[in-house]
Amino acid sequence: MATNADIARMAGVSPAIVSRIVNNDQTLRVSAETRARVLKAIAETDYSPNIAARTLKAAKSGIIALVVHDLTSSVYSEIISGAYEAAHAFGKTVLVGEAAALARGQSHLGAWISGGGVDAVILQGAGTDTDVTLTRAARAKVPTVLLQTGNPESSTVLKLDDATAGRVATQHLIELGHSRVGFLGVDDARLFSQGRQQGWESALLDAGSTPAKEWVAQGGNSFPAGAQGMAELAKKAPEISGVVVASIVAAIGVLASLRDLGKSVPGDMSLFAIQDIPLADYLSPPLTSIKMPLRELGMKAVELVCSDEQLAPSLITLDAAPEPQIVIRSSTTTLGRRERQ
Amino acid sequence: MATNADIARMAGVSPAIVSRIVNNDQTLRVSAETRARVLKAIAETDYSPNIAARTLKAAKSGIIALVVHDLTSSVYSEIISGAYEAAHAFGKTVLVGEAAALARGQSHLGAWISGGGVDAVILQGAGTDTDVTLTRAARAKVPTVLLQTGNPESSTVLKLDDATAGRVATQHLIELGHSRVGFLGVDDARLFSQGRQQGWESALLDAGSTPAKEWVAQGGNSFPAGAQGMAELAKKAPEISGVVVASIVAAIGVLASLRDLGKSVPGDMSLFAIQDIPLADYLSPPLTSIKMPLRELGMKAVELVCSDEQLAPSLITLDAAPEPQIVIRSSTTTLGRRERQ
DNA sequence: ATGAAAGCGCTAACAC
DNA sequence: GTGTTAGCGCTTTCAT
Repeated sequence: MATNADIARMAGVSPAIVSRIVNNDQTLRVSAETRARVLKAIAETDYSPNIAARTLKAAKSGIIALVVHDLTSSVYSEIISGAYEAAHAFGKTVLVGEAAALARGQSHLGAWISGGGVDAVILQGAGTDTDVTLTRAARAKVPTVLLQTGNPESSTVLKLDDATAGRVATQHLIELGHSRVGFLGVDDARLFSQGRQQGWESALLDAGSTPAKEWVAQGGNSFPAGAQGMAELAKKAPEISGVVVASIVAAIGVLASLRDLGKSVPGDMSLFAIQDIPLADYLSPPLTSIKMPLRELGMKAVELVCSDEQLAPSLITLDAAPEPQIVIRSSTTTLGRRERQ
Repeated sequence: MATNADIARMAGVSPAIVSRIVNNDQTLRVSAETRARVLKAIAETDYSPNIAARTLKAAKSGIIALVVHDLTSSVYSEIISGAYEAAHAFGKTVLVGEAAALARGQSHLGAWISGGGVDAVILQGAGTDTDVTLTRAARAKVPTVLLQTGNPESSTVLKLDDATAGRVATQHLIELGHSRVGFLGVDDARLFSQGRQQGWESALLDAGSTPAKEWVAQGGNSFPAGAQGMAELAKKAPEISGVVVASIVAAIGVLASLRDLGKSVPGDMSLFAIQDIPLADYLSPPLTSIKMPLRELGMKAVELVCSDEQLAPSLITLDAAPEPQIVIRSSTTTLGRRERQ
């Protein structure tokens, strides 16, 4: 690999000139020929500056680590895509790493974070101990933001307006005539699920309905967990005619579960999923859902870690702009007169 | 951030000692007290070596870039997971980057690759021009492997045993009594789809059936593309009673398409998807599919780029071990007597 | 058993 | 217009 010094030698100039040409230094005054000679040498050798040397010198790598638990979920891809876009505007790059690898102490990624190899860390929270470990490690070194779930006492946590989403979803079912609406959450440790549950609760209260304790069950963030949660809910709350599911991944399991129980959707049960993904359109039936501003979440996270302000432990809720948007498909319907009374 | 020199000063030793202790240099002979003093200073300051300096010195970063086009697809997560595992064994870390960002020339990720910031590149091919650009750029600098699709004349391409998968899938349908089996591919540029199509063809020929040209359509690697491809296929080949779909993502679109056409699966059409993902179990009906060794693909790719041997342009097919494994769910069934003649 | 010194490749401040 | 120099933090060879 050619180095700066190589180019300098080839072009018969000093390394400083090369560096300043490569970096487009506007204050540099060189003769056109000199510049041409340097450019020619660069082209000939396919030179590009050594990034490690640059990082060492600048004490900045230009890398933002986005650490996720589960690359599988299509939910994250939107967050990631938003993060990419914002990072590009800041002249930085997002690299995605796996939480499990990081948590294993020996991981190289960990060394990268603590060794100044990344300028910031965005961590997709999962409500596990791993989060805590990672956050503690990362926070000490670089600006760190947790997404959607985490402890705002100790970290900067960025979340969506989950309460609004839960409320809007529930209201939609209420407007369709459902007064007994269940809620299937993700897990007590998940901040976002709690917010959505609060929204569900307030919507029911506002409508004059009393949310019963039995109308709530906690699943997980996976297909089987959703299926199991729904089975539980159907058993302990047979009276509900609609359900708001806090995770679209779980909702797919719910669909299968209801099919197994011999209940038709939306005939016997209206199903409303929070988060919208392209797949929702292709399920049977296609799922009514609410579109959350995930891209914006990813963008905002990058903006936060790139801002010069100190990141204090806090809970930041993303403005609901664009407003959470309901996508009505076929998994929700009006409650027939027969059942209404 | 504490540096090596800081620790040395604190412990009253030279930087060399610190370095050798940090790196567990077995040949180092120091008194127990000295070592203890150093360790204490390290603990107190939470010191960890600057990764950029280390990379600069060693001319190795320990990073393998895995560049994907579409993080959404659950297919890749298995590949990624396999890559992580293998990388760990080599003492390296995998970081996932987005192809689009790389292709934009200005991308920082590109600078990282050309600037020696990554030791190797694994690129998930998509059969697009972007592949070519990226491969050309990366190949010149670091060991590079393309996954599943690419030009073996110019790159090292690693693929699955697609022909076997296509054959086995088709044979399964044939054994169920289907003699007229269609094939829905991804796209002519995709190597893996071609392989699967060859397998389909050979299975039909072996069974004494003649694969008609009309039995083949090309969709894409997305839900809508799969739906459209199926619609096309149903129109031009109404006689087929089963179809092998080269992409499970497309197969989800196929399911929706058949529903729209009023055809029941598997009653009117048996559907076999290549690639198995957890979601397949939760679709309606659950999809019969074939499990490909994706983890192994990711692992093998890492092994290739980490091996010292020069990577020559070539096409490497992953041994079908573990054998592609059929997962029979509900989207395939025997061809009823009525239709059989 | 420990230290001194050089150099990885780059850039910024200052000199000519 | 262009060159010199120093130093980012680390490792490694050679001295002592």
